[in-house]
Amino acid sequence: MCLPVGFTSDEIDRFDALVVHRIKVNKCKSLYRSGDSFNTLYAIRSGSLKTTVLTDAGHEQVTGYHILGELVGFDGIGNNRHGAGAIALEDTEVCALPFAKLEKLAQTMPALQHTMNRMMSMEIRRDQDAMAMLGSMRAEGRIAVFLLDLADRYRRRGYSSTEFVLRLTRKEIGSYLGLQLETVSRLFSRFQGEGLVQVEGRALKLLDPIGLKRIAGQLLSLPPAGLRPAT
Amino acid sequence: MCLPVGFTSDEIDRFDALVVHRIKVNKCKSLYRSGDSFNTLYAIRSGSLKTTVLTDAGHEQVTGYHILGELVGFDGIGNNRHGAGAIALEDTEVCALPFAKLEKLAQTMPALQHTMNRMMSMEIRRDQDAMAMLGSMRAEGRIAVFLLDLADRYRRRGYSSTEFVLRLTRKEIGSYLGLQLETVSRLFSRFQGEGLVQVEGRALKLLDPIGLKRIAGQLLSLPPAGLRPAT
DNA sequence: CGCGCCGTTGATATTATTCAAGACCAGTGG
DNA sequence: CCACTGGTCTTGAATAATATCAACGGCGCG
Repeated sequence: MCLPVGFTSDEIDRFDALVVHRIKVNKCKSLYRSGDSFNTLYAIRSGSLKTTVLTDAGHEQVTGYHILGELVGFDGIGNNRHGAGAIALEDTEVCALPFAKLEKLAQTMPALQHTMNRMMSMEIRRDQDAMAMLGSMRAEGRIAVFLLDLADRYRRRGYSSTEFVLRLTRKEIGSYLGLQLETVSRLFSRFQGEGLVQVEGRALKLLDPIGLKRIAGQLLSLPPAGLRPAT
Repeated sequence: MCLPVGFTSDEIDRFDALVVHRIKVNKCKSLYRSGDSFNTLYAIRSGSLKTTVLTDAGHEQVTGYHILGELVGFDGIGNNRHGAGAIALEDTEVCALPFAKLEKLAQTMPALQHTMNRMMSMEIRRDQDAMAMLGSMRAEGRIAVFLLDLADRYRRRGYSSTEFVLRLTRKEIGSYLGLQLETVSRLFSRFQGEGLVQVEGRALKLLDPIGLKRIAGQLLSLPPAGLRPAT
């Protein structure tokens, strides 16, 4: 099942009838490209995807990293054209959810409509948090946030939150975080030297999540403690 | 009217019935705060707002700048709590759109549901573009993109696209663009020196939009021309 | 007036990028 | 089997971009 809980079995049946396609996307292949006409959302059943946009200068910038259980494609609804492209980071399987049918079905299924609204809202929230992160943190903070975010997402999907394999190259991580690949590499090395993580290529162990949280909570310059709201 | 075109007059009437509140928000006052419970969206009728999130470190980061005709509050739907706060940059008037009623009304009005989906999708698109901008451009490019984006939005609302007044301070612009206020100030001065813009405090004239576009189209380092997709 | 906030500009420090070299690995073809 | 290639990753050194620190002028407002 591609949807969260809270539906009756009848509703689930009607929803399942809509999921006509299962699509396999091989590693490095595009599920869709920036500029493609939009008509379906995709739920990731296995594997992982990155989403990328083309900047004005024709440079590919990673804007998202999506794993099992997550939905991609919301950016296309606005003008029936995908703003970002989605590329498989490993052999990946997705469910295709035809959007027109989804909208129609949602009209007779308030819970589905609400779920769609919620999912888009959460995507907005995530993107805004990412913006705040890019705007306020230095390289080490960005890496720390990135690792903790991954850990949390893996945890929620039932995987280990302290030990996982990155599917992104250093270059892609850098693109995602607004850094050069060398900076990413250096910081992984430094974090390892400080005993925060253990890095072996793309295999990662978080040895000191508390320490990472401390780094993630630092800004360019810390305002006086008295002015900080108690969090 | 707070909505785009494409509705019958009957639909518009039903929609209007839902807009019970007109709210005035004085300059520097909050429309809602990060963490507030969510129940309504707001359409800006006059004035302007900034949206801000609190980072882990308790620092206020500007994530959006919204003018007349735009909607704010979508970030709250996901978990019934606002992720960002909205603060008036000048005396501002908004329509309150109770979200529960909006969702209910949308069930009998497919065009409304589609419009809501589109608006959220466009918000996602904007945020992703902003992320790409923060991740791939240097200070001068960010400023150029910021100015061109403003110009475009004012143009679409029927205002001059070459002459407008910023409602944000240098510090807020810096926060929005991931820069320090001094950097913003310096770049405004430099752009003025290069004849790109005319700056007088917050009053701006774009003298050379083409030149700004050229700057906005530059990256940290340009990839070899042969590898760039033709745009 | 005096105060706080805003904006500008200069000097300096810090950070991250850029350039460069080399190691490692997987795939490919002789 | 082995050399060759292209991609990835690491590390060092030099450089450029931006932040930080500091001083000052202007403006609005109580």
